[in-house]
Amino acid sequence: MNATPRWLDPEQKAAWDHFIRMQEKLVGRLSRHLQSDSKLSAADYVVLAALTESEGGRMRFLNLTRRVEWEKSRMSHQVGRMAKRGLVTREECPEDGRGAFVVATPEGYRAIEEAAPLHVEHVRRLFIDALTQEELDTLGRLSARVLAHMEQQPD
Amino acid sequence: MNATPRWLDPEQKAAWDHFIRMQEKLVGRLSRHLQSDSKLSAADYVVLAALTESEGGRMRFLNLTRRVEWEKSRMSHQVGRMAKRGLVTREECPEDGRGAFVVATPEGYRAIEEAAPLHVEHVRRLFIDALTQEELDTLGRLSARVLAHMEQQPD
DNA sequence: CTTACGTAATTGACGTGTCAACCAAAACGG
DNA sequence: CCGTTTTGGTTGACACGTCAATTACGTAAG
Repeated sequence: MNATPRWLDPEQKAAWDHFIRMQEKLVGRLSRHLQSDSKLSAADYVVLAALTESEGGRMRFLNLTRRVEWEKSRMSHQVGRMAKRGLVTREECPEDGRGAFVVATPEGYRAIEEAAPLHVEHVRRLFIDALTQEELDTLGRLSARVLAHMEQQPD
Repeated sequence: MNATPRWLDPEQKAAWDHFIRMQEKLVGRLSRHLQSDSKLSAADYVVLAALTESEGGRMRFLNLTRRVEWEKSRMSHQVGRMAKRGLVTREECPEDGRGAFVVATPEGYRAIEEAAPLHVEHVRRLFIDALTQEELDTLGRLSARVLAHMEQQPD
């Protein structure tokens, strides 16, 4: 039994609170904008962005999940929903009988090409424009550091 | 028709990508830890934290939603689920017939007091420990700036 | 060959979040 | 007062995410 847990000191707590609230508000607004401006959710956007940046708009299922760092069941459900709406299709993989490809359809391409400009505007308006170029770099660098730290850390 | 949208330049895009990936990975891990270490979800934790930091463990519904910056329907569903599990109760509001109070039950207190130490450890391990005190301050300051920027911004 | 084990991906159940519609009490304007 | 609008809060339908279990194929060992 840990007698007295090591609480965060006031400066740490303040930094954490600001970060968490900012992050939540930002991603919340962005995904609501996406949803109402286009017919894509944030999840749809991420998947289509990954696919369309890839050779032929196709990717192996597992590579896709790693690329966007999702769990495979999440991706499977997502791909299922997107397939139902005609944004992607599943294809079999010749060299591995268990494998699958996920492929962006022409509609998928159309959808993300339509959605991207406005989305980028919102990212710019809500996030990029809040900071100077130098501050933005700093934030990016610190984010990368936290990311690297987490990757060296168990689970 | 916008001829050529203003895309992010490479540095901006890099900063944005790092931030987004970091944030997603961090909150994902933290909420999975909460879920498996305690019997609270991240949402439960946020609500109970707000309530138990407040006089008498009770708050007006709307104040609660503003405090954690959620939409009211989200809060209503959440409170409903938590009430079903005995973590909170709803009470009527005498001075406003439409109003409601949300109150943390003893079990609610017990649950968050049990969950908090481990949760804080994870926050420390995954986030705080990744940065020096000075870097952490910087990140907090930049987050606050983005937050303030968003608050001055339409929707 | 076959048994066993690991890997690729799907499924189902359930908790969670969003949107739009709704309801009831309050506040306001005549 | 009475009708209208605003405010506080709930509801239902549906999209989304997680976990645990499952299917089906690949691979290596005896």
